[in-house]
Amino acid sequence: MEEFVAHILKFVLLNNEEIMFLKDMVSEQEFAKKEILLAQNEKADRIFFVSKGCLRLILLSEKGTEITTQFAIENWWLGDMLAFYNETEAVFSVQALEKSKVVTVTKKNLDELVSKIPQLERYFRMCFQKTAGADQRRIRYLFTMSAEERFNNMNTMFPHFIQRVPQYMIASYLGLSAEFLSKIRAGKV
Amino acid sequence: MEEFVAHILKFVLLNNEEIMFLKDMVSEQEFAKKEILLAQNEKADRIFFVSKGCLRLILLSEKGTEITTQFAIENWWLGDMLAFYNETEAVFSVQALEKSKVVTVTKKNLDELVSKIPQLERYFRMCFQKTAGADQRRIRYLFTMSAEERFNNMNTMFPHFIQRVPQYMIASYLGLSAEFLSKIRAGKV
DNA sequence: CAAAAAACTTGAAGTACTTCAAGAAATGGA
DNA sequence: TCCATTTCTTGAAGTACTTCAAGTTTTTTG
Repeated sequence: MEEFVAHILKFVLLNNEEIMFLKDMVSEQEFAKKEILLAQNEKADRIFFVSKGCLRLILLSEKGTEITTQFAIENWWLGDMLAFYNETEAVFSVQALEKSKVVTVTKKNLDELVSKIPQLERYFRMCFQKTAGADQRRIRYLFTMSAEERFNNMNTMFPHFIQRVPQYMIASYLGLSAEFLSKIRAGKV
Repeated sequence: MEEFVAHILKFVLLNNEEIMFLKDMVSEQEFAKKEILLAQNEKADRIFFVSKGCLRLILLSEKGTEITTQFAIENWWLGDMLAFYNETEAVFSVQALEKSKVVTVTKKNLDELVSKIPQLERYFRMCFQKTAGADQRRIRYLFTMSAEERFNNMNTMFPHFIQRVPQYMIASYLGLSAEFLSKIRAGKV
């Protein structure tokens, strides 16, 4: 829980009472590698903050193959954000890629937190604003770069991360097949 | 300006004094069709709310072709959100597709608004949270649907909108060439 | 430590798209 | 209302990828 609070305090100031209340409104758990934190079709009533470890957002295509659409490592939030906002069923699943320490907050508790602590409203406003910006850049990469350029770009932007998760998940995150990424890396393209 | 205020009031309550202050901190202008509201490489110190009309976000590819990555019609915000957040240079341009009435808010004034009026912090938190959710769905469509499915999906979700903007812009928004979309519509694929 | 499972590689064949070029149709401005 | 501009269409040729299938390497687990 300390990582979580420390992260929040990097963005907004909270007094002790507020910190206590914040801790009361969230829960922290360990999840094993491969464990599903939220399953597709389940009500997406919560989102996740990674204190330690790594999560991914999974989409099941019609053919039954899994597509990784997002990753989250330390200090990132992850969830099916639209389903969470609307309190509807998730179309994405959330899975742990490593043994992970995760802070979970429910919709109900998040609403209460932001109502009672204006600095948290501010924190989440900034958080989602940055996300919206990052998403625009991602579309930009997808629309203007070739598969090879996208991989090289990711390699320079997140060199350590690439070592941390299986290559076929990186491939689907970049919008290409595992086989093609393998060929790119081997210089066979 | 009345459309703008009415829109905000659909989400949060403001008293007269707050409404006055809000109006003071933004500006409303008309833009002609094709007019550029924010140019690539310009400091992205402002974002735009569409009171009437239609805007688009443009990316210039290396080949010099324009790619439309987002549209905004009445009651939507548009801008280079990451550059706005970081007060850096825009990598996208913003252009009016029709004669449009647009509310502009600068970074400085937005910061002041959300600090002084907590309900606006809340409004923008919800706004960006929905955007983050919508962006996840967009990636989902791009990664799981064929070009034809993406077009049909857009056609059922925004039937009126498709009539409103040139087809080649819809094509680039969907991540495909204008020629291919033309063939899809003609059933020649 | 061995066996099983997961992840990666390779080549061959296929395909969903792009690019180019040119003409036709629609729209907009004086 | 007419001319210029913008937008849309069409076909032919090309390509950046995908899919499949099989083998190899690496990692995980009892």
